[in-house]
Amino acid sequence: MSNQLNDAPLTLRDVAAAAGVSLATADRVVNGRPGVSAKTALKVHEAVQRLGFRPLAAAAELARSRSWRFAVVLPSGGNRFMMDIADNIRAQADWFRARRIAVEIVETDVFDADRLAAELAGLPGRFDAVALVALDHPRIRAAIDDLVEGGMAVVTLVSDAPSSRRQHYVGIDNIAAGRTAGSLVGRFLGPPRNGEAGGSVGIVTGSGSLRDHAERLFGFGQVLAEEYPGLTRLTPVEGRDDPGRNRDLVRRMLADTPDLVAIYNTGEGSVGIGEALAEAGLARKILCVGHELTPATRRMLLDGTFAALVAQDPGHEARSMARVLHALVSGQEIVAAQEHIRVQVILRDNLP
Amino acid sequence: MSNQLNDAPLTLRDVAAAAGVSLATADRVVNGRPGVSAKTALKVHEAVQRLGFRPLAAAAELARSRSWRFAVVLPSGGNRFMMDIADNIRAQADWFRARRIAVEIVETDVFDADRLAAELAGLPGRFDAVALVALDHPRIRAAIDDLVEGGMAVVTLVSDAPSSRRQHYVGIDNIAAGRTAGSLVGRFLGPPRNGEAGGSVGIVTGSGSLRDHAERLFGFGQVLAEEYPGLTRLTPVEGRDDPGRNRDLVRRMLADTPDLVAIYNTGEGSVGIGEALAEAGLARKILCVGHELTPATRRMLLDGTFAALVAQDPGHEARSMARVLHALVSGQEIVAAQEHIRVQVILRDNLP
DNA sequence: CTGTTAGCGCTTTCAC
DNA sequence: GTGAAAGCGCTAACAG
Repeated sequence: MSNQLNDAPLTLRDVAAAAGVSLATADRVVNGRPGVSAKTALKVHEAVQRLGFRPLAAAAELARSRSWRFAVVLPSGGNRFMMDIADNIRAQADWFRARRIAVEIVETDVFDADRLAAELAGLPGRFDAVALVALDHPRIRAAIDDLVEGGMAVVTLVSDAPSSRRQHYVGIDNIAAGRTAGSLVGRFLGPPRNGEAGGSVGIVTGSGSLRDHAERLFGFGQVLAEEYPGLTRLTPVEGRDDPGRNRDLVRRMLADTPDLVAIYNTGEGSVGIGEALAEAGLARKILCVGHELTPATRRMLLDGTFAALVAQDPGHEARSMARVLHALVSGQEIVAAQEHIRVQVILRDNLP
Repeated sequence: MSNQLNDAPLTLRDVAAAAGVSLATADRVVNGRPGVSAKTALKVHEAVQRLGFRPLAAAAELARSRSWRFAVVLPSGGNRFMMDIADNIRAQADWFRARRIAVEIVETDVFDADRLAAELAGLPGRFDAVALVALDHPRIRAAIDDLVEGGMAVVTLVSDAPSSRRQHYVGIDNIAAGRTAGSLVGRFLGPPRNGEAGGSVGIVTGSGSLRDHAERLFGFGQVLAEEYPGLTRLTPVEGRDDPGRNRDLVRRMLADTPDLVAIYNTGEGSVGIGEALAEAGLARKILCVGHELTPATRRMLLDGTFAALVAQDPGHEARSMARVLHALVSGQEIVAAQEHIRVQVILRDNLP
């Protein structure tokens, strides 16, 4: 393969000339528009191949002076992570503007399937594409399918609805995220090869009905069951991502579980866990692993209350969502590698 | 802050009209070009503010039909990671073409300061910008400064030369990477709170003269010395990133060190370490942490030979390099958050 | 089915 | 110092 990229600045006009056709015909072939005979299409394709032509995106963008309206549906009263997503979307105002994309962030109670479904039903006509934090619920699945049916581009964000017809999911593999948390807890407590680690592991989760939390729980349980049989998983307690509720739940957990060695939080509100531990004088004595980097979790990582965080990058997700929706509406290809959202492990030492 | 982004599709023409000046004058002000009186400049700035104007990137790109030549200087006979970088750069051919950027990948012996310096000296005139894997050496620093002096945009890639005048560094914080590796080794061997972990830790490194390796070593040593005093660090052995040499070095290390509990490789060629361990029947008995995700390290992560990898994303680095150089030559702003290259921790469970 | 032509929004001469 | 006008490469009417 050559190390020399993009030598000659070819234009569609050059291709048209080489193929012996007009600019318009060359354009039709290159963009797969109808109304060209198979024979001439072949000539153009050959010329494109031979010359190595690639259209100049900026020119196409400019000429195709069409504009788009995107809706982004986020949970109302959102937690810190969702606020980060929203901020990162706003930070892209210039990027959107440069592509004639008008974006509206819509806040809804995504936990209420009826309200979310109603919100989605009101989108067609007003928007060309939508990104939403999905609830994996039959009613939502149907609402998503209706949008796609109606010709809208739909991507799920952070929490997926895989059985729907959404074109893309922008977020992490939450089973992998849960497994990663499980491995961190297991290994940090002591590697299996030196005799089994023992004790109880508490689990705090947001809500059983959010697919991402449920998947994390599943992945976490998988690893602990398979590889750390000496560890006992307590029944998950639901704090709805609320620090206050989490604090109360962990207080009780500490009181009820003398052999508690670790706590895993599948969702937000980790700060409540830190508070309960601090009260009991158990911070850094009990191994904690949680999700997402926020000012609160950053602090607790630095002071040792949390040993590790499993995280996803809200900036990457916001940018990926924008690129994917834009590619979908304008018929461009999406670069899979670039859009893959990684499950990150954050320790005190590699804090960004 | 509003949730409504980019409502009206404003053009420079609108701004010019609102300010009561011509299109050309508005353009001069918006782009900070000279030849405008302070008074009219103010009028234009006000109009821009009031209307909330942002230029359409595609149009600017098209009109400014200027082209660029970028050089990317990579180590010759590169290892797998460098090949990944090169592949990712090639994968961006369309992106470059869309911006009229011709890219040439230049291979040199970056370990030889004289040759690298000579290569760099030959760049001005032929290129507008350069990205290079730097050797932190006085001669290279001077060569970089000469390029910058000559008006070229220069960024370092993967390995930095911070005392030079390069405009940007595309790569990870290698001290943080080393610290992360240190924490993983320390914690995986057994948390300090349950009595100190003990034993010797072997260290394999590529070359003492590459800044990235030296920094990783430093960060690793820092954490082990401060937090895991029970662990004895062996003197680092240099295998020049070569699997064969690494295998021999580790064979000897195993023979000489009865209490060896872990091995850290700051560079490439981890597969040699795996081979030596397998021969001795010690795979998975000795904790291994290395760098970079390659087919070989992926395999060893999956089979348990390596417990974790500290990695950087070559795709992200290739794209970041491209964006940063383009921003530098075309006078655009660079989005710091997007260009920050993260120190990634990869376990078997969060393999991408 | 194919070709001609008028822009898209911005940059850049070249006059005034 | 300021303005008029000719493109940049591609798309989309509109003719033929």
